[in-house]
This record gives sequence, structure tokens and C-alpha cells, in this order.
Amino acid sequence: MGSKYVSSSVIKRLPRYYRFLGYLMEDGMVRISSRELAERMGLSASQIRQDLNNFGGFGQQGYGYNIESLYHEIGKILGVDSGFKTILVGAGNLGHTIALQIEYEKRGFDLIAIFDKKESLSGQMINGIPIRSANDIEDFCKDNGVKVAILCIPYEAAKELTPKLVASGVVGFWNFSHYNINEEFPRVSVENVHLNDSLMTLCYQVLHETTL
Amino acid sequence: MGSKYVSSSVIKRLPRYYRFLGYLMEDGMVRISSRELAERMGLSASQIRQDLNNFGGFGQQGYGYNIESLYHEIGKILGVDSGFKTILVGAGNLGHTIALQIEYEKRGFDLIAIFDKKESLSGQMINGIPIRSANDIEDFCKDNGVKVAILCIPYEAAKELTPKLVASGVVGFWNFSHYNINEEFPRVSVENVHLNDSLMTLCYQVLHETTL
DNA sequence: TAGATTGTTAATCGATTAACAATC
DNA sequence: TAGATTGTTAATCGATTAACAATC
Repeated sequence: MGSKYVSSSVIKRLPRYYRFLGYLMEDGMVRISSRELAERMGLSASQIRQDLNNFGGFGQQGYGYNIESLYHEIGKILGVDSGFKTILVGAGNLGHTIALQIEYEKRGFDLIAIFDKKESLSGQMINGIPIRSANDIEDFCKDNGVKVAILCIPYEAAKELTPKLVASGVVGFWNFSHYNINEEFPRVSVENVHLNDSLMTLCYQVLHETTL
Repeated sequence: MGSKYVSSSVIKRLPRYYRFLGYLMEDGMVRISSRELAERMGLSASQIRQDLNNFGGFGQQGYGYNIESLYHEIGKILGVDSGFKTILVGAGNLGHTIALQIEYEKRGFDLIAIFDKKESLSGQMINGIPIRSANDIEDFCKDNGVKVAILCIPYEAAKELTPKLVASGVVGFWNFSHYNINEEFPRVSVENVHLNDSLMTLCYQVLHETTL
């Protein structure tokens, strides 16, 4: 979709809009103004209107936004119905949890296999998804049109595996490792989750009492 | 430490500097210029010098930066030796993994207890840390000077528990729930980990092929 | 000393906020 | 119609990049 470029600051706010609108729907609300939504979310009304207008005019002057329709519009923009074929690599503690914890279907993904180099795990299931041998990753990706890989493996393993995945058609990575995928592969989409970095940031804040 | 305010864009980069400098040390390197570090990290030399100079002049003209000393300086700034007394709440799948996965001592924290409302878990250990009854949280925090809480519980539970924790002296939260702590408690330090939001951002990127 | 590279000031770029005309 | 609220342009603010004098 060669749509116009939208800055990542805006994109990062979309899931939160989506979530909030979901709450409002549950509460049975029908319409909301940018001013009121801003108040509830702790943003400015200006920012909300600017953000949304990157994608089109979803509101109506004098009325505001219809909550249900805006919810669905943002869902469409995010691609929550995309069902991208996805694999998870690394069935260790973290991988196992990430496999169980996330509602992939609701977020645009279809998790179809888990891989681990430990042969003894092969054939086991996590949440109805089979664990397979790491040897089969490349063939599996090519045969099944896998688009996204979730990396729950250490740096070295990620560095070694990534080129193979890219060569097999993977274009998106949810990366829990410290390996910097975009350095070697600037064209694939990457979303990093660096838990350690997040925690150290908290340490700084507590130490320096960032109390605003 | 009422040091001068440093923007969160800068703070978020510190853990990555720290990590990179660690790698360089392992490789036995002694000095590095901002230009070379920038190249390796995919940043600009200007940015690195600006970032560091928020905290002091750690370099030397004509020479660059001593890697080991810069590593320790950044460690000090982040507070990796703070050992803040910390509890984790919610020993479900995610909580269990977060307890196991993170090297708290190296990041400035001292994880001393895990709490869960499920009484049957009480007395069990995760990684040498005892699981306790959720009923005892407040007393435990007060008695042990707990400064930080890791919330691996759902929205409603987080909303209910947070005021009690704050009243018991907790000033920092590593928050895996969707409850917005800073809305009610603007003065505590919060670092959110929103896995779902991160994943949806990836979905957008893949769908729109942000290929740059 | 001459060369290299910092620390820091100035210029640019991008993101947020404010303002207001368009319009439901 | 009058009031409300959007979509959008202009103004502001902050963060990044460029430039260069200071200095090791």
C-alpha cells in the first residue's frame, strides 16, 4: 500500500486510540469530540485531529466522531484483519509466554508454528500451535508464505537466522533480541521489544525522581 | 538527585549506549571517537556528543572517549548499582517469565518478593524468590522499604492495587498492564511495556511496507 | 607543534499546539 | 439559523544536525 508517509510518532499512538475507542464502545457511547477524547487520554485535541487527518476526515463538524466507525477505521489502518502468516522462533521461557500471552488474530497475525533448535521439543504443542525443528524453518517459511517472525532467541542466534528468514520471504520482525536487524536489512519492518532497556530507563527515573 | 532535567529522548538512548560500550569492552577496545561509535550504532556523531554532554564532558579533545570509563559513567547515570527494593505482582505466565528472564541486580533493582492473589501459590519459589499472599503486599512494602513494583496483572487489578502501593511508599512502576498509572498518580515514575501496542505497530508497518 | 576530536553554539528540521475558517 | 466542532493552516516548541572554536 503505497500510501503517503506517516511519521512513526503518529503510528505509535494508533493502537492506543484503538484501545480507548474499544473501551468507549463497551461503555455504550456513540459519539465523542476530539476535546473529550483528548481529556480522557491525556493528549491535546489538536493532536488527535492532526493524527487522524493523516488518514482522512473521519469526523463531522459540529458533531465530533462516531466512536464505532472511527474504531473500525483505525482497525483498518492498523490492519487488524491482515492475518499475516507468522512464526515464533525460540520456545524458551520468554518465547513460550509470548506464544501464549498474545491474541494474534485480533492484532493482524496468524501464528502458525513455533521453532526451537532443541529437537526434544518437536511435536509438542503450545496453545494448539506445534513446535517444529529449527532445521525446517526456511522450507516452512517458503512453503507457507510466512511474512512475519517473532524472535525470542539470543543475539548470536538472531544474527545467524535473520538472513535466512529474509531470504525465505519474511518481511516483518517482532524482535525480542538485541540484534539490530535493520542495520543489515534496512528494508524489512522491525519492531523491537527491549525489556532490559525499558527497565534501565525506569531505574534512571526513580533515581532522579523525574517527578515531572 | 535534583540534577538538571534531561529529555526522555536522551534517556531512552542511554541503555543502548551502555550495552554497546559493554560489547566494545568485551572486544578489548580502549578508546572510541563519537564518529566511530555513531557509525557502529547508526546514530550521528553530533547526537552522541550532545547526549553525553547533558551529563558532563566525558571525552577528551583529539582523543575521543575512554570506553571503560564512559561505560561506568553511563552506568552511574542510569543507576545500575541502585539495588532498589522491588516486588513483582502477578505470578501468572507473564509474571513468571518476567521474574525469571531479567537480571535485576545488573539493572539497578533487587527483586525481593512476588505476590499473587492465588493463595495456593504462596510459599512456592521462582528463581529463589518467594511467592507471597497478595493480602500482605502493603505491610511488606512498608516493612521492607519497597520502592518499585512490577505489575503483571490485568487492568482492573492494577487500578485497584496501585493506590495502595503508592500509599505504601512505591515510587516506580514497571507496568505491563494497560492501566494508566500516571493519570491518577502523576508524580510516580512509570515505564510501560505495552506488548499489544508494539505488535500492532508492526502490523501497520508490514501492511504499509514502510520500506523507508 | 600539527592533527584530531571534543564541547558547545547556531541552523535546521520535525512534531506539537494554537487559531480559525469551513461546515454540519 | 446558531452553536459546535471539525479539518487545516500558521505559530511554537523541541530535538537533531551542522559548524567551529577550544584544546588535548
